[in-house]
Amino acid sequence: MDSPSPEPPDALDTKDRLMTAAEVAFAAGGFQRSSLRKITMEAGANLASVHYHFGSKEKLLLAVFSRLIQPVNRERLRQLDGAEARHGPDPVPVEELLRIFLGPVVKRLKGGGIFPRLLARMHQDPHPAAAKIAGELLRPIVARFMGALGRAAPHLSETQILLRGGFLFGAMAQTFGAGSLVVRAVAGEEIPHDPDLLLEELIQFGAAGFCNA
Amino acid sequence: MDSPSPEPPDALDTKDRLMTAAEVAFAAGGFQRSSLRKITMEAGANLASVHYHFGSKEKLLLAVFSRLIQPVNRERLRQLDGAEARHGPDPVPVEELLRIFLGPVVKRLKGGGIFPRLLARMHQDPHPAAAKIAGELLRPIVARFMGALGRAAPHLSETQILLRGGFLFGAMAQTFGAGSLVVRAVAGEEIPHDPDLLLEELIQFGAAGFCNA
DNA sequence: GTGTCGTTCAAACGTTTGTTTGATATTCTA
DNA sequence: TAGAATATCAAACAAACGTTTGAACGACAC
Repeated sequence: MDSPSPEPPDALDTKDRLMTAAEVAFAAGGFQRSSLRKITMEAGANLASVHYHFGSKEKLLLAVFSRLIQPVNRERLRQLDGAEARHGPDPVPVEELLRIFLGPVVKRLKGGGIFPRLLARMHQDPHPAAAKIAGELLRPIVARFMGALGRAAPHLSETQILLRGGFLFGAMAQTFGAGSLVVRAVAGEEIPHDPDLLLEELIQFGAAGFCNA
Repeated sequence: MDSPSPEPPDALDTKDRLMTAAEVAFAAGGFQRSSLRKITMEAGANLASVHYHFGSKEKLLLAVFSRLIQPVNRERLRQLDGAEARHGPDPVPVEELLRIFLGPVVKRLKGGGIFPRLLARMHQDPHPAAAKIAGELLRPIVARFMGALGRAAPHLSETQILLRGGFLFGAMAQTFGAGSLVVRAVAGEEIPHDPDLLLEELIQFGAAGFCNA
């Protein structure tokens, strides 16, 4: 009876379908506009199943976002550790820091992945539950990168580091988010976004903006 | 005697109080999270007064945002006209374009103004009503500046212009918005933001990022 | 005074929301 | 086979929402 999974198989299935449907809904419409009725219907599950498996709508968001952001953050930390070891006492260059921070997210844009959009939504969602969850799960990694950015650009003041770091987050969130509302209003439909090109553009833009005197 | 206002004085007062209260609420919590009950209570008005004066919650948002964005856009256009006349056949430099675009907004940050925050919320609000209103009122001005940016940086492709323009909007929205959720999570409380310093930082960051090869 | 227009008001409307409840299947244990 | 644990289900819950209604109030014209 040493089953590989300690839980009944059906439970995992429903739970997993709920999380996937919730991911799609939250990424598309944010927390508040995604009703549990819509999510459970999309998942082919009963309305009450969310509370049975997760306890509340808020805990569902936590589970969904946590499942997706944690592999990304592990990847970021592993690469940052490697880069810092490689550079020894010298700071890791800004461009490399941006590539490490953004790469694991852009990678998940390929194949139509919607996690980057969910991540952007979490940054800007007006609902306090989303803000709290995003803040808690992103604080450590952001703090780590902010420190590294400060060492990479020692000519900048503490305030400048924080401001420009904020600019970077904004550019990222705008890019992964709802498709740039305003830019799309000008460009007509969607702007073309080959993930690799987008990553390079974002890195070049961010590094040039961040580093200048 | 002939009163300067053709409407009864009390009506304007209530209508105005409603718009002010709505501005505060929408800027703080977005469209959907700002209930008419909260707004009317804050304005000291009856719940039904919104529908009497505006017709619907959506039209209230339109009135509020329109009243605030239109003077900003007029100021932008006037300055852009002046700059283009001054430069003759030469393109207006990117840095100057950014100053013209951002200046009128940053100016309204002084004295605790909350319009910049409302503007940022409109950019990222997941509610389609907000997206529609923001898109319509911003499309002409954004199109005009995008064109000028393209002429100022002829070495960039059309796609690059659109992408980097999106980065700029993102950085702006993040800065004026909810106070940079993530950055604040690192920096503790609020980051210091003298409007003038903020404007200069944003211009320098944006110009350097936008122009690089 | 009479009547009209613009405004305010309390109350209710119908809908949607997250959440809770028992009853009913299903599965594994003893 | 009995029984406990797990999971799903339809149904209802209370609260909050935008919106509508119809009566009341005030001011001004005639």
